[in-house]
Amino acid sequence: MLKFDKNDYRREAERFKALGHPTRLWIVRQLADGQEHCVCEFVEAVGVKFATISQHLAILKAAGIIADDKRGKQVFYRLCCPCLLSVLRCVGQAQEG
Amino acid sequence: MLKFDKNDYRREAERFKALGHPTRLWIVRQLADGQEHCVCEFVEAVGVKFATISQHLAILKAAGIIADDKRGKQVFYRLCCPCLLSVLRCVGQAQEG
DNA sequence: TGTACATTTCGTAATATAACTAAATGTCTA
DNA sequence: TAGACATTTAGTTATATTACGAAATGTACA
Repeated sequence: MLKFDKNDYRREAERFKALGHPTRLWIVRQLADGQEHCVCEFVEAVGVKFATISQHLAILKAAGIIADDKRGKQVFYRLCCPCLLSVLRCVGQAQEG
Repeated sequence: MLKFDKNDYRREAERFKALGHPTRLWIVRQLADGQEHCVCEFVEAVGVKFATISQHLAILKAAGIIADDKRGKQVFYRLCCPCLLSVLRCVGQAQEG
């Protein structure tokens, strides 16, 4: 077994960590319809403060999972990695071990 | 857009969170060869204390990602969800957005 | 039975995360 | 240009995570 080098796994672990929060996972699933969605939609559906949603979106963006597009006063987010859909399906179905 | 209900996403988010640590992600990748591996192998390769590895393994097990099998004095772990392999591949390849 | 070994559990201290309020930024429109 | 609006950033506090050493558990074998 090869030696573990933390740096080789940091970035990838960051992606999983970003998905490892109920609110963020829900956001990603909402975006999985392929459409763009506005920050305000998330705020309303989740029921937390604007700042909190904004912070979650920033984490997903930093992880390279979503991308944003400013149009007028609003900001729209979309999924950037299409293969994430099958990931969500798999992890969602995983059985107890 | 439907209202968010945290409970619907808790369990699944827990799985992602379990993968969201460099050491745990590395462990899962080691198990991705389909073989069982002993706790002591991980301890040696990662270079942290036994208690720390044991804790990481417990988190992965609680998330339903790995399962264990005690044989004699040793404990062996294996992956329990084969579809995880494609998940790892996808998230590993995800591009910056 | 006693001791060594592999692993887990417990208690603790340092660090990271989550959600909030308040303040800052950027964009449209009067 | 001033004000309203959508969002982000900063600062703060409570809670969670991480890694550790020490103690506990369970198994094998002398």
